[in-house]
Amino acid sequence: MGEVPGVAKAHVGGQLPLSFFDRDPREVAPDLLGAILVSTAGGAVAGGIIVETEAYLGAHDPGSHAATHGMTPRNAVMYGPPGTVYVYFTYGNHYMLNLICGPEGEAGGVLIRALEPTIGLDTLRSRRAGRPDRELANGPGKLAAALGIDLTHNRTTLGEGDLVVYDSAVPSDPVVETSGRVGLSAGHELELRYFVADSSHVSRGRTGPPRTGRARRATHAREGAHDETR
DNA sequence: GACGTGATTGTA
DNA sequence: ACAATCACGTCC
Repeated sequence: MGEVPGVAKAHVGGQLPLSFFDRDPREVAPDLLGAILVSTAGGAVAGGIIVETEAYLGAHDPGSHAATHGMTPRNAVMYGPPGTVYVYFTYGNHYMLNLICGPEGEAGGVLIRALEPTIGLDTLRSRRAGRPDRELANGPGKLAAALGIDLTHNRTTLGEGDLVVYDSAVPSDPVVETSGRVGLSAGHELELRYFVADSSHVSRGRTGPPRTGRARRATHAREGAHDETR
């Protein structure tokens, strides 16, 4: 469905069954690396290869939205059936895409953190105008923006709405590296982040911010260009 | 390195 | 009702 002329989809295999997600998030998260996430939001096909994920568990995971306080209106979706899409809004700006894992009634999910863009590049580029290709989706907020994901996708099911995850047609056997999860005040010490070791499309390496290496050489050579106030 | 931005949540 | 928090991105 939704063929896109000119787009190489040769690497896309079959759709992952929902049973794929009926496991512990710590198993699903690394297994998703190399799979292909496709969005048809807004009527345009866009997607790429998943290169970075994080696992979130239930009540005993201090970094999870399901931690300690039980079910709330927001996190109730985390207790839903495997393959459910959980999108939430944070920092006043950003949407985060998660895929719910484990049996219904048990909270757990995987945050999709970064993508290597391969499908609908023109769409991805227009949604992330001005950024180089490696920064189209190298972070969870950027990824959601690039794929046109928002709260309308929350509580939908993979394969039934705008979002689908496909297996890779080519046997990709990426070298998986782990690290602590990013951006958490609690639970960041748990090594539940998984990423493709040699990918240049991840949000960061094992330590430290992205090695895009451009912030570093921002010498203030161009002082005179005073700008509109800010 | 510092802010914006607004929903969600626990607390008063 | 209120204030803290936040699974981030951008520009300085």
